[in-house]
Amino acid sequence: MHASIVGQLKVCLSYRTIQDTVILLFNPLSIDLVHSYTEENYIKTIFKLSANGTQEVNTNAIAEALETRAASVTDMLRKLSAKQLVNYVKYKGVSLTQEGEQVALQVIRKHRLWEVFLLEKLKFSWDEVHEVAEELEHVNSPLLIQRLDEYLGYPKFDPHGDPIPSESGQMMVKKQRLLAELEIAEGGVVVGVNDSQPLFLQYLNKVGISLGSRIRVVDKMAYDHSLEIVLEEEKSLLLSSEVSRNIFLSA
Amino acid sequence: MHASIVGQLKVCLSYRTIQDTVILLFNPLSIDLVHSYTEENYIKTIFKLSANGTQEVNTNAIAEALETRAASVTDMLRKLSAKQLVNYVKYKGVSLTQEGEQVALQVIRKHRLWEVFLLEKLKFSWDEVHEVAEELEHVNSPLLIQRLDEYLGYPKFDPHGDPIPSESGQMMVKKQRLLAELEIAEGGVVVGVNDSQPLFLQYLNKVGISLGSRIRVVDKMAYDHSLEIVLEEEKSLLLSSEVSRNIFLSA
DNA sequence: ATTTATTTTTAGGCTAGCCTAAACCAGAAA
DNA sequence: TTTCTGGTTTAGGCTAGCCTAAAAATAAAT
Ligand SMILES: [Mn+2]
Ligand SMILES: [Mn+2]
Ligand SMILES: [Mn+2]
Ligand SMILES: [Mn+2]
Repeated sequence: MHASIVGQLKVCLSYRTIQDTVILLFNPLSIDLVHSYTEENYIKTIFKLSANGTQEVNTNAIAEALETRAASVTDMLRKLSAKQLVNYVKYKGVSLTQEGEQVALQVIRKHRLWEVFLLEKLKFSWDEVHEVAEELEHVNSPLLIQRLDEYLGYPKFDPHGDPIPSESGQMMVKKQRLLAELEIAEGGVVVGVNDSQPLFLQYLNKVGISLGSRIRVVDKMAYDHSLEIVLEEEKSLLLSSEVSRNIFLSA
Repeated sequence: MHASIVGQLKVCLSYRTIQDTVILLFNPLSIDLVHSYTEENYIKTIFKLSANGTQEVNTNAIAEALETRAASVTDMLRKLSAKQLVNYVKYKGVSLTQEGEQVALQVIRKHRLWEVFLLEKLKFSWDEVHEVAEELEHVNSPLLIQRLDEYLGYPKFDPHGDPIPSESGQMMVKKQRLLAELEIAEGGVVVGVNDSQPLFLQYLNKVGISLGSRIRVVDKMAYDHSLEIVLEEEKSLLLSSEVSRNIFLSA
């Protein structure tokens, strides 16, 4: 009952009542007001895997990212395709439509604003925020997000240095370089991480690296691609290749 | 896969590893760590319909409250019964078990804390908070709720005057009287509402009644049970029976 | 004590989202 | 070109949560 009404409203942006006549105003780029928790997670994953919407994404990659099976992904891709949220050609991979991209950006916006809230207001640490934000990002209330943004002072970045998309779905592109790709004697300030998993962030906590840390490359080990660095011009550290491929420095 | 593991862990409160042996510690009053969105809504509804857990609840009452069908309720009651969350005897009604009551109190705690947050921090009005809290209440993170409680300064009441259960599941019982049951010349301070729906709260906004308002009964109309009252000893109002049955005054 | 009305349960069926196993396709290798 | 192989889709089936319609149990009225 409710579901069918929502279904009908999907393509209806607004309506006016003039005397007895209800006039529905449609938009060619129809905007689904609400998507399921699951749909949102698929769309967000496709967005991230396609390097912010530019590349085609494989079924298996989505399955791995969402810890599900390829067959389940195929099911969902057909559903999202029917809803015009993705461009999907069998066997050829998938990409987001304009509309799908906007949905992704809104979910990411919510996720990152909640992360800021958890860190700034509730004193979570940067390795604790992601898991909870993963749930909060699906709460659907435009007013809530608008007020949250205001309350937080319109932050531009989340606790991991990732840019927060605007209400209209614009996201800043950060100029940054992977630590792993610097040459000896080069350096910079840590402006982001490529992995928000607790274990990685806890590792950074342990060795004393956080957003804003100054890092300079002292040596590169040809054997295992590990890096010798100096942190804040005082502490010398040896970072594995794994680690240096997940730290972004200012360009 | 995941589901079955969660299923097994349900009755497991904690575990210890001693050398190669994993010892599981069980509790007779097994505590389900997590329940579905739907299960939580059923349990909360049963709690409220049973006047805080004391009375038996009918299938049809639950169906009406959740805007679903009696057959669906029966399905869920069998499921909740199997999980030991309710005492259910076919055709005889249902009540919460100790465990079910604790689940209800935790959901209500989350709901009301979020309502305080929305009002106090995000400047929502008291008629806007309920709908959003209805979603937020299902986000599952004990740390989140504990920190939120702390951040809000351990509030005791929500924006509608309802008591907030403690972390351990204790809820204050408020001494209060229905405005509809006062006699002429009696009065008191508004300490709660019996209905949190936007339309009712917006009505109260309009006539100027809020928590803390002083009300004195001037006359009672035998015809339709409407009440003539004086608000703050200055403004005279006529309230319908419907309205006076949804306002609580200090006892 | 019967009959009637109401409430509740059962029977059967639907969709969303997931799974495994088998079939299929496309690009690489022979 | 044909064969192999890894990635993808289809086939068929599962559970949660919902539905309608029919049957059964209880409560109310005669
Ligand atoms: Mn998510
Ligand atoms: Mn983040
Ligand atoms: Mn709810
Ligand atoms: Mn409330």
